[in-house]
Amino acid sequence: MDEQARIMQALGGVSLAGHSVQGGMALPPPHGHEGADGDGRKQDIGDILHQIMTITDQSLDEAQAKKHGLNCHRMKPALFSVLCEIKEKTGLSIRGAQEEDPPDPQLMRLDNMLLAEGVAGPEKGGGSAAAAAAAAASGGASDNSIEHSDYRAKLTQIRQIYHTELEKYEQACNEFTTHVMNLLREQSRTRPISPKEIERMVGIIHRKFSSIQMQLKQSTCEAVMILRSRFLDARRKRRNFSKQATEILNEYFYSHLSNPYPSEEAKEELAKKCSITVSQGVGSTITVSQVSNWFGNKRIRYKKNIGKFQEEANLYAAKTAVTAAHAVAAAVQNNQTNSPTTPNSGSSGSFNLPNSGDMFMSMQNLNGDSYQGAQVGANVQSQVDTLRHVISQTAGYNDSLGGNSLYSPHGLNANGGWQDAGTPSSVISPTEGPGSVHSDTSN
DNA sequence: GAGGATGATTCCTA
DNA sequence: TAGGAATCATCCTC
Repeated sequence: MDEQARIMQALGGVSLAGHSVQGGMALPPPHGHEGADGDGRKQDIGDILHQIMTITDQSLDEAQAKKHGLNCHRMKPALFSVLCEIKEKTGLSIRGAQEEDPPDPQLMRLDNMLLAEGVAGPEKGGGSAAAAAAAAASGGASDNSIEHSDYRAKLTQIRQIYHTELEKYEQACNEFTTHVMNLLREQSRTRPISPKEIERMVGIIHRKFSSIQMQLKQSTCEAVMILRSRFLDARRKRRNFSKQATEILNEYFYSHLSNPYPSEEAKEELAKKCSITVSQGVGSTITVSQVSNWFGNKRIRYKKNIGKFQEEANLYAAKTAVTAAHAVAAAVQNNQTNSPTTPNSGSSGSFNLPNSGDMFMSMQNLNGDSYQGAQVGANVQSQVDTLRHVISQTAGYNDSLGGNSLYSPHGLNANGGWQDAGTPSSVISPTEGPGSVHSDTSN
């Protein structure tokens, strides 16, 4: 029940005839005397009460006029002093409610979390720190710039919404507080309202608004948590590499079977090469750590089940040999049409011969400058011979799939480890040539 | 839906 | 710290 209702109830207990009040409160004797004009005064008070009760049903102008009338009413001072007295008595019962509430632990938790996530507090670093933490939690923080920036962008969006809403709430709170304070000041002309009471009312309003703010903070926290879990899920989610990327990695692997440990540079090159070839959708470039993972998995799985991979190895050997054959044939043709001693070193003739190192990588011209034209010119005959040998081997493999395979696990030693790079396997581990992606220095 | 393939993660070791 | 090994989780094919 509000103040006004209480007061009205209290006034309702006034014994108009005897000026006594229920509950021991006494109405000060009004002007005039008891007796003959008692009915008149009764009528007066009845009028006043009626006007007060119906004032809210009237239009603003009418209410203003009526309020003015009441303020100027001859009974007003008496009524006001009664109200003061009632106030005095009832004030005791509400004093206990004025105690300051201790800070809400839930609110503190939310505030702390928003601060930690970089939503609340200073913008600088917060969000990216959280993103970095999320990235670090799932490993390979440096390779995830796309997801990272995506996360930050989303977090910034949440932050903006949060601050806009917070501002709106604060503005609404201030406006409402001002409005209520004005209203109370206005009302204090007709009923006693102490500054403390206004203060208390302001406190109530602020508490109400802070509970709304808490809901906003809670929603924001939930949004951040969802964003974070999605971010981590997306990073954890496995996606198969494209066929081209797998081919590139496989070709490198089988052409370095004796020592399938690509150096950091080689991994970078492979990652770059795979990412260029790959089209797995937005943000699905292949990273260096993914290349490392791939080689790690491949080595183990190859070692565990060489038989199963034999066919794949042969396939890549044949493929590489055919590519080499085409390249050499083109070079030979080129050599014949141009000067035999000064071959054309145009970019289209980029290749290495089968026994000139990282065959595949050179063929693919990873570095863009692996043309071996001069060597072709000088050694063209011997290379053609070698190639003939390779091609004949390939044909032999095709003719007899079961027994005569190009690839054998020469790279693996008796202990199940990979042989030294110094002992290359027959076809697939030649010495490297310029322009190829360099594998480990031990190779 | 089962089962194999495969990318990622974790733990351990040299 | 890189790599091996085991394992997990998801994708893909049948």
